[in-house]
Amino acid sequence: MVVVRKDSEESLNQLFRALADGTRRSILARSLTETPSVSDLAARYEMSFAAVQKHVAVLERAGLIQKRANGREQLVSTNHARLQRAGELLEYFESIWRQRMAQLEDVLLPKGK
Amino acid sequence: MVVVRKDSEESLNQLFRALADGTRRSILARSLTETPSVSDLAARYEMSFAAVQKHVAVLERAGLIQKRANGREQLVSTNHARLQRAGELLEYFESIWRQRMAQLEDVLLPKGK
DNA sequence: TTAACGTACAACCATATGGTTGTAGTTAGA
DNA sequence: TCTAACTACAACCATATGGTTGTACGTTAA
Repeated sequence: MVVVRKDSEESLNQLFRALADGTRRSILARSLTETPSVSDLAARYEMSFAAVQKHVAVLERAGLIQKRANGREQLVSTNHARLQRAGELLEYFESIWRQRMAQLEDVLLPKGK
Repeated sequence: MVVVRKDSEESLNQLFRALADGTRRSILARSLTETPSVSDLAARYEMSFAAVQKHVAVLERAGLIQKRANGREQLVSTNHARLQRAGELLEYFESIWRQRMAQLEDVLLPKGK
């Protein structure tokens, strides 16, 4: 049986919406292999510091990343558990799909061997 | 090696944004197990027919569902391959995460056995 | 101590999103 | 044939989103 932990609709909305932007997916990918500061990140994109800061905030609200202060810097790292949540929902959808396909086979193929 | 097929940024944006709405996730789930008409779907939600029609259009543009005409009805069914795409990207992220964890182990644990 | 750095946040703008109502075109059925 | 059902789409509205610039404040280093 597939277990899908409960999550508020709003929380799932935020999760998928956070992933629906190329800059944010890029920030997320970077924070997966490094622990950059917000200005490290900002230096990599052709937009203002404030814009990158907002993207980081969206990822943080969605629970995909955390920040931790290090002097005047804020270091960004990913929250893998949260990332898995999106994956789990999609796996759940896929399991439903497979069930349906299995049922169709029952209908379309002769019973028994 | 994890294979992530190329997809335009915009296409991925549409895919995740389409999933970032509870009504649309519900429509998608329903279309996974049935092949409802647009008005079948509309009857299930507390919003206008036009609003549901718009949600269906968003899912269709994202490639997550298709419609096929049946007389005056439009029957909605899911495109599983497209749904898998979102899952693959998340799996890719997860593989990067696992690589990083493996590298950390190399650093934190003594070499050799 | 002072200047530069890193961050936070407000105010603003253009456009996108999610909803509505209304109009019109097809198809099915009495 | 005429009417009801199903769909499409335009016009409109409020709010959210993604960007900007400007200001303020704590921290670091010279």
